[in-house]
Amino acid sequence: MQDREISQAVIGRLPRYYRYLRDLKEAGKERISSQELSSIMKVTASQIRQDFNNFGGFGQQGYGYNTEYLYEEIGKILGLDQHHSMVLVGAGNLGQALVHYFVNKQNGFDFLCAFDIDPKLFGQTIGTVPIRPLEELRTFVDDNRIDIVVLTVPKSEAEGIAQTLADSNIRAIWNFAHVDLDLPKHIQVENVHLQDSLMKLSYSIHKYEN
Amino acid sequence: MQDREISQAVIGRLPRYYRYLRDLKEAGKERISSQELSSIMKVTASQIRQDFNNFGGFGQQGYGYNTEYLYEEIGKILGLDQHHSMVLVGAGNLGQALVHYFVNKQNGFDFLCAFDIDPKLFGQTIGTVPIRPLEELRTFVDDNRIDIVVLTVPKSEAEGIAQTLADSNIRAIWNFAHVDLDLPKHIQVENVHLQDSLMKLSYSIHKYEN
DNA sequence: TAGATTGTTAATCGATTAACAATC
DNA sequence: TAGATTGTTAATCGATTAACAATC
Repeated sequence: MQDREISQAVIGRLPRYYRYLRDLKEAGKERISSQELSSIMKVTASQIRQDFNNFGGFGQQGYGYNTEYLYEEIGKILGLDQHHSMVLVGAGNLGQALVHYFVNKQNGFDFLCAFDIDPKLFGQTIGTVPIRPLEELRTFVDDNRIDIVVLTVPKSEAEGIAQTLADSNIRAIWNFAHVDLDLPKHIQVENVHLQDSLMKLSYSIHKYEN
Repeated sequence: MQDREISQAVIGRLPRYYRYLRDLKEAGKERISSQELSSIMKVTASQIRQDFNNFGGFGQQGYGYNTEYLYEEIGKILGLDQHHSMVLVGAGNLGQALVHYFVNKQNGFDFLCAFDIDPKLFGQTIGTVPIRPLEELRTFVDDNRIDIVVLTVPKSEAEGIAQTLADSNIRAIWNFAHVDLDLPKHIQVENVHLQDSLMKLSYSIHKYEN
């Protein structure tokens, strides 16, 4: 349990740090100062030091930060040293793409099964991941200690599936359906609203026209 | 050209307003107060009024906001009354899923063509959208006045394609590749970093464990 | 030791919330 | 007119940036 809640602004920047640190580490860079990272990432050195200090000191005065150590520590903060078992709900185009995207990546995120309502898909696989009837979702989730449910179903079905899972032991839903899910606080929800993203893009194109 | 820049925080909330207003409109709700919208959307009424007032007054004292009018106006702010021509670059699983997702939706976002480096895909289609060789991308973009390039290629190829397009007349890149693209200011970039999103989810699962 | 650079406090900036006068 | 609710100003809160003492 942390002393104080870390702000979403900080959390949102961690994956980007993680990505740059991996590149630097792989490029053989052993240490880096907040100043140098600042000029590479186009953020202030002050922000970098503040961000890292939310989690305790990772650096050393006069030296900077050890690239590999910092990379590993941020990975731990993000929980990337843990294994996560996932299922897909909604084996349409987007769902199948996500499974392919994360399968065989050895990153600790493993799809165990996919679920759909379409009987034509039952028994088929996405890569090596089998597709089963949606009715079996809840039993499967309970029996296999699933951590994350990836939800790629139409808007109209999303809320019902969320309710089915509301009192299960899953820990999070990665929600691609275009609705705000209402779930108990112990189930985390991370939304990926592609339509919203495209609308923001549209805004940025047209913002000087009004 | 607007008087002052609207903050990203405000822009980021517009698509969500838009979605709720559409639902309210379709449910036959003719008018709504900031107070009522506040309780539905779980944001403060004050924020709602401040947000809308960035763009001028859409409401009326003592009455509230006309649902349909407000919906239309937010749509215009987001540029959703305009037509956007798009191409896909990278016809893998994710790219194909995106085309299917937005095709036949009559929302003003139209895919005209897809491009890939894999010769096996040339001549095939995604729905009705043809796949062509990547070499033809630049010519096609110039000849067809493309607004938005949707980039679903591996990290390693993304930067090269961005450079190819840097001095073209496209207006934006919707970037699904896991890199920060470096492009001239007149080309807007909207990133969808799925890995980052999943990492944030992972953090939220584990945040009480340290 | 001297130079470099963090960790951390203080100052600034911007975004959110509260309050209320204007007005439909 | 009286009640309701916006538009807008003021107050608060939080996040970012600047500054610098601590220390490697």
